[in-house]
Formats: sequence, structure tokens, C-alpha cells
Amino acid sequence: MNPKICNIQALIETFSSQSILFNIINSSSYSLYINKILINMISSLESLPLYLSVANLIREKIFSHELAPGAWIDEKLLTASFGISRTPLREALKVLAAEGLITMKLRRGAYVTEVQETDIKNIFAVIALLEAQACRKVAEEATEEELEILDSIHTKLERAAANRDTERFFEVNQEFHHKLQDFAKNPWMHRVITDLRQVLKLQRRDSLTKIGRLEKSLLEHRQIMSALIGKKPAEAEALMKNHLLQGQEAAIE
Amino acid sequence: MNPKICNIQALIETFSSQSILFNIINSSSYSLYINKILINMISSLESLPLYLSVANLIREKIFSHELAPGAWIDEKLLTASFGISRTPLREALKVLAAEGLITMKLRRGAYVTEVQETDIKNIFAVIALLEAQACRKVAEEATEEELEILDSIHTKLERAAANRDTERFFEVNQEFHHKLQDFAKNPWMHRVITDLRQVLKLQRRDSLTKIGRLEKSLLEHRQIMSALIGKKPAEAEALMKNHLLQGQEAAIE
DNA sequence: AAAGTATTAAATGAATTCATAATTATGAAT
DNA sequence: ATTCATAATTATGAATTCATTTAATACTTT
Repeated sequence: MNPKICNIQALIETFSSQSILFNIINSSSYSLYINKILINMISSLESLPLYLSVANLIREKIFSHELAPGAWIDEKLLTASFGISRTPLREALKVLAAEGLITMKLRRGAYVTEVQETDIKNIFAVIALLEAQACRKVAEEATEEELEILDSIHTKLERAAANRDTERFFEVNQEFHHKLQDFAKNPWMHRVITDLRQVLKLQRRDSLTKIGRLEKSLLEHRQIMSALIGKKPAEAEALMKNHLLQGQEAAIE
Repeated sequence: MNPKICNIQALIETFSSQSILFNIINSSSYSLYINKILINMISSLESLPLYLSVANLIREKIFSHELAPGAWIDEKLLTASFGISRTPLREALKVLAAEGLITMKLRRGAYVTEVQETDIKNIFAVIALLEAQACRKVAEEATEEELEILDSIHTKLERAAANRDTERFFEVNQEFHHKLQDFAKNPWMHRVITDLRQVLKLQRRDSLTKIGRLEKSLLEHRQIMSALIGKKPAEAEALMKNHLLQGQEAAIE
């Protein structure tokens, strides 16, 4: 392989992830030629087709509210800023539409989906049911190693809470729920939850900063963790369901 | 509007649905020019973009096993038989991939998804949980009119069973579950279930023809229906969960 | 000046074209 | 004859081009 490429690859790896490249591209502070090179770099490094990388980039824009709910998606603008053609962009839009993040209107283009309060409630109802079931399954069949991993994540959560680092808390919280799904060993369920959580992210503006919500959330996590370690399936299920419905309350306010 | 167009439209409507047009196109007994006209007709009648109509057509091919699990999807062949270009076809493939019906391999094209027994179990676990919850909700809050509609569908089910019309039974069964979802009034849940049921259809070969399965299924439906009418949420939920898990057994055998 | 129509501009949807990677086929060498 | 290497074909991925519809602007008429 070309040594230059190797160097670049090593360089990229020091960034620990592609997210920094994402930020560079989305900051649009560089020319489209640079963006084109960067986005192709991401695609080849992750060996993803261009349209999926583009989908990821647009997702970032949506979650950061650079593309706010209800906003029209300007294909020309995006292709220009990414330095790509409309073909992979439109393919990416179809993927995002299938996920529910955007809505295609015939001959009108794509719009970022607007979620109503009823949508939030309906989605939470599904997530609560599924994650609670996953929690029960983990309580039933998790190995000691798996429980230790969950416990170590929980410890990180405690630390983030102690430091009142909301950003970090949110991050670790996601990691916890993600790992739990892993250990529940139902990829289809995981997929459904991931998709639905994405849609929730459309609207949720840091509900954790609500007075006392972080503390409450931590307490709930503590209870869930002890139910898992104590191998109490029914209790774990009930606690997780309650935890998520509490989160729903906070999200809606 | 052009009277000719009106006539054609009226003609189409006498066919009760577009499914007959689908069959004509998928039968490939006509020239690609005819197919092109037909598929555009479907799109404009349903006011769907071409790529969605194409996705529907390919779905039919997948469910009929004309495109069997594991099969490579020949883009050139499909575009030729549909009389369209690759652009909308590839967009359709992205949609189907997002639904899980096909799998895209980089630089290898698209393949019909192969579901394993563990996939079936995992998917059924999710569906059983969600539909049982939907059933509970209907038992709790359905109006008399809604219950009557469900009951009338159930009556059709009884009739189909009495005639030992498996095809019809399957059809009405779908209608029942569909309506139940409607009345549970959670479109996000409905969507999840619809997508997952689609994936199940990839493999399920008439499990209803298994000895006694039709009768058992009917009996379970009868019990569910009476729990609904009797407004017994907990019972309705448990019965539906059991019904679906029984179906899983039959599907796996 | 306001409203309605006509003309122009722009954006979407779809076909075509082009580039590159992968597979197959051909031929040479062992 | 079999295997390896190279050439040719084919298929995928992406850019460009074209057509049609919608939106916007300008112009005319009252």
C-alpha cells in the first residue's frame, strides 16, 4: 500500500474515531475539495459505501439541530458542501426516510421529521416494553463477566454524576443501555430500539438538566444494577420500565 | 382531465386494487414498454414516487420466492423487466435494505436476506411482546364499534376455517392483527411490527397447513376475542402472547 | 395599487454516462 | 492437464444530463 496512505490512516486512527472528520466536514470551514477528500476517506476507512457515510453526516446535522425538525433539506446545498453528486445523497435520504428521521414529500423534497408529544409517548411505550424485557433477560442469563462489565459502566455513571458532568452522564448512560442490549442477545430488538431512540433524539433537548432528573436517573440505575446482580428478573424488568417511563415524563415535561 | 385517462382509471378501479397490475408486471409476459407504462400508471394512481412502486414490486418477488433468500439481485435484469433505469431501482433497494429484507454487500450488490432459526425466535420475541401489549390496550380502551369490527373479522375467520380455506384464513388473520394494531393507536408500534412481520414472511412457508395448526389458531383467536369483548386486559395480553409464541413453534417446527 | 396571468427560474425525479472494481475467460507455462 | 497470470467483460458506484413539475418573478390589466 502507498506509504502516504498508511501515514494518513495512522493519523486518522490517532483521532480515535471518525467523529472529528465529521465535525470538520459539517463545520463547512474548508473547501468542497477538502470535504470530498475527507468524506471519501471516511468511506474507505470504514469501508462503507458513500451513501451510508453521507447518511451518517446528515444524521449528525439533524441531531445537532443544524437541520431542525420541519426544515426542508436543500439537496443542492448539501451536495455542494459535501462535494459529492446528488445520486448518493438521494440514496442517503431514502435510508433516513426509512428510519423515520426525515419525511419525503412527492415533488416537494425531504423534510426533517417533526415529532409530536403523542409520538414521544408512543415511542417510549415501545422502548419501555422492549428494554424492560431485555433487562429481564439479562437478569436471567447474564454471565458474571457480563455483569461485571455492566457494573463497571455503572461506576463510570456514578463518577459522571458526582462531577455533575451532564454531557458525560448522557454518554455513559447510552453506553449502559447499549451494552444491556448486547447482552440480551436479540439483535432485532436492538435494531428496533436503536431506530426508535434515534427518532426521540430529534426532539429531546437535555432533559437530564431538569432539576433533580440526573440524581433520580442515577438512583434508578443503581436499583436496576442491584436487581441485575441479585438476579431478580421480575424486579429488573419492572425497574427498567419505570426508569424509562420516568425519562419520558422528563422528556415531555 | 383527459377522458381516456378517466376511462383507464375507472377500468383499473374495477380490478379493486393494483395487485393485478403487479402480477402482470411480475409475470414478465409482456414487453418492457408495456411494463413501463403499467408501472408508471401504478405510481401515478397511488401518487407514489417510482422508487416506492418498484420497492413494492420487488417485495412481491421476494415474498413469492421468485427472489429466494440468499439470491443475488440482478439489477440489469430487473431494470430490463420493469422497463426503468437503475436510479430508481437502486433507491428501492436501499429502502428494502433498511427494512431488512435485503442485504447490501459493498461492491457485491444486493442479496435477499437469509433468516436463521435464531432470527425467527428473536423476531417473534419482539412481536409477541408488542402485539400482546397492543391487545391489552384494545381490551382496555376499545369502543363498542371497534370491538364489533374486530368481531366481524373474527366471524370471517371462523367461516374460512369451516371451509378449510387456508389461503383465506391467512388473509383474514392478517386483517385481524392489522386492525388490532389500528385500534391500539400506536403507529410507531404498528410500523415496527409490520417491518418485522415482513422479515418473517421471508421464510414462513404455510405453517398453517401443519396438522391441527389451523384449528388451534382459530381456538386461540376465539379466546382472544372473548377476552377483548369481556374487557379483560391481562387475559387478552397473555392469550395474545401465547398465540404468537405458538405460531412461532409452528413456523420453526 | 392590487390582482391575476404569463414568463422565467429552480428544484425534483429519472435516465444516461462514466469510472472503477470484480469476475470471468483466455492463454501461457509448468 | 492443471495452475497461474493476464486480458476482457461485466457489474457496481457515482456523476452528469435531461425532463417535468413547482415556485417565483415580472408584467399586464382593471
